[in-house]
Amino acid sequence: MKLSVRGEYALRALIVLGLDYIEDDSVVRIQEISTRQNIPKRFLEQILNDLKSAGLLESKRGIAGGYRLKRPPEKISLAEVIRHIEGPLAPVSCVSERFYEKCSCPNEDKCAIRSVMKEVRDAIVRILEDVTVAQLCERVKTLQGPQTNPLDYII
Amino acid sequence: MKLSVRGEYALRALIVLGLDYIEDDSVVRIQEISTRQNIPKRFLEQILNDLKSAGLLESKRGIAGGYRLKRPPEKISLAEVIRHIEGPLAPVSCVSERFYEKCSCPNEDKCAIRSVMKEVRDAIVRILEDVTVAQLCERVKTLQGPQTNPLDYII
DNA sequence: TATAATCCCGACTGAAAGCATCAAGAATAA
DNA sequence: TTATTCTTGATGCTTTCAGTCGGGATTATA
Repeated sequence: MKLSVRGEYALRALIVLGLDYIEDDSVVRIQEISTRQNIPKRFLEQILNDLKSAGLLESKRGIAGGYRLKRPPEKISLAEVIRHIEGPLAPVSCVSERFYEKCSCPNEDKCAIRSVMKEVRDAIVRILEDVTVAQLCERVKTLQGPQTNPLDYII
Repeated sequence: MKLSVRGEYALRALIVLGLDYIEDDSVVRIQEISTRQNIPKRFLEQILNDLKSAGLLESKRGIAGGYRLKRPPEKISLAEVIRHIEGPLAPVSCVSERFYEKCSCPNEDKCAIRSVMKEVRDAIVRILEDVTVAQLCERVKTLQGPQTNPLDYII
């Protein structure tokens, strides 16, 4: 598993939306996420749309528009996010559960490399399946302390 | 961490050389590894050369030439191999120990994403640092049973 | 010493992925 | 009606990946 810039941006955006998540229908504008997290706006558009079609976000158009989480942040695991943005978590797709692809070795069940990679996959999944967006937001708060706006991107 | 075809080939080649490893100076030709593992010969050349300059292999030129492990297979971890072929094991290089690169976030120590990725990195490294080429060869033997030539590539 | 087999080295290529940017359209609050 | 926002699809640039190629250096053997 390798996290691309795209995936990192997705997580950063979800942190903003997670911290902002309230039970009513408040939304956050792309523009705001973009400036707060220093993400190219046009690129972020793509990514948020992607997360939306993955069922993670919902949006509202027009002048009071923006994005919000479709589910509470405790119900979104990093595994789910990354799978949608990056594809398989496994180091090789012949050990991936949902992105399985046959590899070139003659007998997968007897492939030694595969057996090691399966262990690696399981270790990765165990962590990412466990950590939710809500927990990620918690980490942000404890790590960054009680600042005015813990998210502001500072260069 | 994502294992490319190149990395997979490297491991497969090392399995051949590991199984073949004897204390005298017997060597295995590229050609043989290529046909036994069904790896494009010209491509394999590159890879073996790469492993050589990484200090993992040594070679002999000329008509009785070939490659062999420079160290006993128990002393070569998969982590070392993959790091040389693929680069960082970590999912993002700002949590990599030997391929560290600063990322774009303002304060790395307080980055929540980073803290999760560090856990992922540690889990990956823990496994790959532990498994050696010798153990990989063992797995081949136990998985594939006592065949005449457990390595032959069969389509 | 000639030769054939082997490793050695760097350049090259075509396809795909990654990181965006852009233009124009659709919805909506004020 | 208008300004602001999301929506969609196309496009462009750069880097990586997988693999090929030509020609050179080395060496066992006859």
